[in-house]
Amino acid sequence: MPNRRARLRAETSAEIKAIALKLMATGGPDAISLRAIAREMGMTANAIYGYYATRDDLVTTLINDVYSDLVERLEAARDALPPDDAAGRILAWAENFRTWSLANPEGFRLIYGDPVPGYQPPEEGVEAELRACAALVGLVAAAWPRAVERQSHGDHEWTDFDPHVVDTVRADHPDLPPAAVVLSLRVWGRMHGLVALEVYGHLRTQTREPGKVYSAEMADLISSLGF
Amino acid sequence: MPNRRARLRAETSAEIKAIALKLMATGGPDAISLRAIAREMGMTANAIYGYYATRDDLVTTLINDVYSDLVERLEAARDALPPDDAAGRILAWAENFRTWSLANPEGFRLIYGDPVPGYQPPEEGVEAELRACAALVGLVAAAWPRAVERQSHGDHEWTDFDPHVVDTVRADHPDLPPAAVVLSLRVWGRMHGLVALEVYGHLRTQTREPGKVYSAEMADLISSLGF
DNA sequence: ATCCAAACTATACGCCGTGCAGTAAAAATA
DNA sequence: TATTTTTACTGCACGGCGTATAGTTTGGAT
Repeated sequence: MPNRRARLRAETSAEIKAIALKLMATGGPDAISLRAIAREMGMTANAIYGYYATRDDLVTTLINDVYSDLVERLEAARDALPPDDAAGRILAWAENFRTWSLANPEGFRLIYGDPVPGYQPPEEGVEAELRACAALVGLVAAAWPRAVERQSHGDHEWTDFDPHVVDTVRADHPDLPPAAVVLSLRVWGRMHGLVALEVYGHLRTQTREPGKVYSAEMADLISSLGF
Repeated sequence: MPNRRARLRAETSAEIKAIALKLMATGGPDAISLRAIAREMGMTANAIYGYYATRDDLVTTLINDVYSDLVERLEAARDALPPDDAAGRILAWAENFRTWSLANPEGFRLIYGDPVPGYQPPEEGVEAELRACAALVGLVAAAWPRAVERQSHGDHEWTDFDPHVVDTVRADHPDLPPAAVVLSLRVWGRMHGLVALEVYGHLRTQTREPGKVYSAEMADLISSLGF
């Protein structure tokens, strides 16, 4: 009856992740140590090696979990608005991205920063990130009919992108030109920039109202898309 | 003759920094360890405590050094163009920011990321960062006559900013409205976003031409300033 | 020549990831 | 049911880390 075994295994694995996330929430990504997790579980650090081959493996799993949490929230915020409200959906995505990041700064650092000393991200990207990018392309695609007139049509080619990305995009949006994918990456970068600076405390010494700066930036983004 | 003492002291201090930077260049910010530095110098780790009270103090010094290096390069790139070429100066700043960041990814992570496990940045900002921001305000100020028409004049007040920033700005640009300072922060964020994503490898799984994406974004930035 | 302070070493404590050997219990097999 | 295999886990060890405390050497001043 391997079911019982498998169940216990899954439970232990989940407990490891849960404790790791709890440690991260209080002490930042650096607090994720196999020894601390084991201590909290009443186990030896080596026991964790039965579930994750290395600490980096555990961190990679955590990144995927946290990233998925973020993406689900953003998708929910998007879906709370009607599909034809392209501008509103982008704004909702943007504002929720910032709100989540400030509420979970440790998660942000885990996902977008150096999660843990010496951590090497996996060669293939994080799955949740691909999901987020695909969603972002969807948002831009909905706005593309208007944005197309405002954006420069530089020399962007499909060969500029990862083949996997190209397949995904063309499956969902057959008529979308490569310039739209470039635009969605730019939108991503635009949201990321100010939020990253804020999370890492670089705006703190400049402005007392980082939220107003971000809102202004996003308003400008929306208007640059033709809304 | 305390001069000799002081000279030796300064030399040792400089050697510590130099070795720390060398270690960082090869192994990333995580490789900056007192023990490794001491090993390289043929000393004990504790000897370093005579020069820097804690490891974080050393890291703070390194951040300032590296940041200054970056700012000097950016200012040089700016000054290579005539003052009336506001758009060109912003573009030069932007492109050199990306070039430097990609050439010194470890430096970028030191400045803008989590430099070292458990590092707490000093309460007062890093001096070089204030310099960079002041320079950015200067660039935006030069473009402001044109940009003013394109930018929304939201409800930005001088009280939204750190008093020190307000003083600096008003000293250099007496007639500049607060909206221009907000704009310069937004410009900073816009440059930071894509570069941070690229340095941390998040664009790698999406596009093969991150430089083209960045250039397109910067072209759009310039045009949004009215050029 | 003597004294002092600065520079440095030695030792130790508690953290970390992880490799290797051993053990107890659960499951599979006979 | 008795035996064997697999799984989960412990114990110990190694080398890494920051850093606190105490002791030692040494250059400069008196």
